Amino acid sequence: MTEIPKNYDIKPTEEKWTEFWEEKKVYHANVRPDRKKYSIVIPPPNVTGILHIGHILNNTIQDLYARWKRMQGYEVCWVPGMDHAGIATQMMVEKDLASKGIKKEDVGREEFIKLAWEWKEKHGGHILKQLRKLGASVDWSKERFTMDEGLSKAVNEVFVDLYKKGLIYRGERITNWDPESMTTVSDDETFYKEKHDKLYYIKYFLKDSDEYVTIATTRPETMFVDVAVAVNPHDERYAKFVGKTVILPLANKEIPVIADEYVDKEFGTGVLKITPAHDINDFEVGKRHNLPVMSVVTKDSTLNKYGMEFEGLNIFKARKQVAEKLEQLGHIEKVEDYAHNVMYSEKSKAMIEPILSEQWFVSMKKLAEPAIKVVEEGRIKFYPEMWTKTYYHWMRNVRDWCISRQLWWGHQIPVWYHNETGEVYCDVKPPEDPENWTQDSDVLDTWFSSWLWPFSVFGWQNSEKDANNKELHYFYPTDLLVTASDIIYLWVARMIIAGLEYMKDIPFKDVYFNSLVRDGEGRKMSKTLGNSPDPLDVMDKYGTDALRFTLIYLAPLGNDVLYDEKKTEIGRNFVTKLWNAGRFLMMNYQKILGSSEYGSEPLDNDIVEKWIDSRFNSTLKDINTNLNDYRLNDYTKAMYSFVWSDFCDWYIELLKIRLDDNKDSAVSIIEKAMGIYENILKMLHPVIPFVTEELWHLLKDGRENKSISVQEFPEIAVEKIDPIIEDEFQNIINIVTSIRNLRSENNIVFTTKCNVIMHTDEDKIKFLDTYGDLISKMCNVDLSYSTSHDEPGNSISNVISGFVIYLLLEGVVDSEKQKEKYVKEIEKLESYLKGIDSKLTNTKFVENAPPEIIARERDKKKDTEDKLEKLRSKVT
RNA sequence: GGGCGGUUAGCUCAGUUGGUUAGAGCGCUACGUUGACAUCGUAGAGGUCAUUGGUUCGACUCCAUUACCGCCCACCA
Repeated sequence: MTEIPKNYDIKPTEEKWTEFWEEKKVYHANVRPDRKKYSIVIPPPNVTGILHIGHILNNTIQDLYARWKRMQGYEVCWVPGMDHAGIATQMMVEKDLASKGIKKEDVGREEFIKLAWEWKEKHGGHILKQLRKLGASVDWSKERFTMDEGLSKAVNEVFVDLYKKGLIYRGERITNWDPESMTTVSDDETFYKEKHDKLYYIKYFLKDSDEYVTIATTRPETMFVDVAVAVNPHDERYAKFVGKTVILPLANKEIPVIADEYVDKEFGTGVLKITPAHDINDFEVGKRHNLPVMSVVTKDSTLNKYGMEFEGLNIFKARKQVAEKLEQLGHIEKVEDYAHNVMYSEKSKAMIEPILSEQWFVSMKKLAEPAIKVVEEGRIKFYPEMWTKTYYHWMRNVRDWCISRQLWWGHQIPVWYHNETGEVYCDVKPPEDPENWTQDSDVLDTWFSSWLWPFSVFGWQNSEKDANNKELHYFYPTDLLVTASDIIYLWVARMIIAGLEYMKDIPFKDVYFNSLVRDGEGRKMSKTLGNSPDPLDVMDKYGTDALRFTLIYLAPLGNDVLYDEKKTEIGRNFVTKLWNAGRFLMMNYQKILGSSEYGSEPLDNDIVEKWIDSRFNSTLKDINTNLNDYRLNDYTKAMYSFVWSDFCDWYIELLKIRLDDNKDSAVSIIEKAMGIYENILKMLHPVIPFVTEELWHLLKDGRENKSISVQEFPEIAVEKIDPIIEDEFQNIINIVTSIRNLRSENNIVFTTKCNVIMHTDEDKIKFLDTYGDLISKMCNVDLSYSTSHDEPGNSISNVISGFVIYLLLEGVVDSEKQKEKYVKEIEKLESYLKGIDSKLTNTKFVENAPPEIIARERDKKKDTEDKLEKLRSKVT
């Protein structure tokens, strides 16, 4: 039989099992109609991504459930994969090219996409290799990529279908134009920074009148294409002007005065110029009032012909000159310094110019309705539940989704325009005479492929073939989605919509929003801050299990996790403890089997075994509840405290004594212990797979080709949960602790044997008859007891419920110090008793409180009075 | 500005339908290598549960208020 080595050699062990699991295809999932399935799709990480602590937490949670369910006999399918990450990938390739002094336009679109694929093959997907190291029990044969042929087909099918249903349309929209790199950029590629500008107060005169309104603007150069002046409908100052017309200075154009809620009465003058082409909010206002849209700023940030004499000028020059001209004409009321937030491009650091462009949109309102309903009805559950509020808030105010991106890397929009007629053609198949058509140059938002992920990964095709797709129908809908709450809009909501629209069923049953991992100071982990420890380093240093355990232990449902590397010690120490407990059991097991002095007589009616059975089963009950409720940290905490406190501190410590005292039953005792230990390994396997697999193999010969991950999860024996036994055992614990406390207070080391006398009542004598021996061995004392109340001389004592414990001392006892201790204790108990009495004498309490609460108070009162009486006798 | 959370021991956090002498880990103090574990053991110190009010026989727990902190969304002419 193998021995358990002194130290757990982490790295080679983890590598060994990673390889074993893959080689033996332990985690391959098949369609097995005879079994219940459990499926999870991974939130596809960016192909450009590298593993950070957040991923570790996210994937550990998924793995935990995959392993737990697998051990419960489910056919578990966990699908891995990656996202093509349009912007991020394109930027990587552009960067590569830039380092050689090449622009993407130089190589052309087709070649660029080829380079992107090459980049993906060469550098992409590190993150999945890293997930292997984490022990993620995914089915690698099912790995998917959002730009795979099948998934791309799904994207096209959905686009065309929505287009034909009229749910995809083309429209104008303000986009962020980066005049430096001459592209539009998404909101995520921008940042806001404070900029100091001038705020110009400009008079707009009413038509045929000396009356005027003053508008405040930072951008007078755009005023040529103002289409209205707006005031708040509740603003009495301007009510009389609404519906009238003002003359736009310089352009000399008539524009209406309109009323719109958007206008803030308090800001500036309370009058706003509406320039739909150059401001997103103005655009919305313009749409509400059916106002025309005209642009004056071009893509290279100069004014066009609407700028009249200022045509061709850069916006900053134009701003200055327009202001001067207005001043000359007497239109400027005043100019103020003004600091405001301005949007910049992450990429080029240039100021963003909002410009109008043609984009593709998904009309969301109608699609959102059923998606709201499935959450309202509880068919999809969110954990923690509070995120439903965020979900409803967004879904009930859902805006149309702009899905076109001005990029090359991604799914190119399946729309072609006729070169002569401009006719629009949209289909999954390109037009038959391609030379006459030009395909839309935009690609789709990356999320347009991700929202199909829960069914596209199983080969969904939007065709009759789906009816025969057994895998799709077996594994869909999935059971659990684990993701971060910040993509509840971007991803979760949209998957629900797509699932309902295309599978006619929800995409997942439970959604778990994992905690955000922050650093020790509560800051978000980020590359730029450099505060994110590399998980691979941590895994090397402490072990993968240690990191997994620690993160789950620290991550309560719904709160952020403050993590720093040092905290990984929690997990590492726990793994070490588990290892050593196993080692101790094995050493004894081998000793017992190898010697004839031990027998295998069954041991019956043993309180220690009854107690550990009770604790074991109640722990098992708790962790099942915790896991069902997604209270993962409670699961690890329950295991931690059971293993460390109950199993190691008490059960194993007692085992040492019991094996000596019951040599005839030693085999039965040690086998019982090993059985519980083996169950502990199974219960911990979902969170710490490597060390439990290793120990499980070391525990018994003949397991070479098996894995603990497909063993049965322990079943609860509820009838073994016994509160009376636990109470009785607690008495032993209390007595032992109290004796240790007396030793400790008087600096008597454990190796010094001493004498203890206990006094108790008639009814507790039997208890001491039974356990006195055990207690004395645990405390290294000679124990005697009686029902006497005479205080032995030269002793110190503790009073606990039902017992007075005297520790006899050799030398002189410091009676003053003793008294002090008792007086303090008496004071504490008296105030406690006062609290109880005030309740019990309160007639309202006695009338209203439930009887069991009153009974409990009376018990506490009696117990406290009893203790007090004994203590008082010592100080008088 | 809108929405959603949080505030419990020096630190990080539990405390699940209101009834415990409010718990854990780390840190701290004292002692200790007794047959697995110093990545350990034993014992101990440490909290008016952010504020103010309310509901209740009873509030860390429910309601309201204030203060501070955080997240998401929108970004103001």
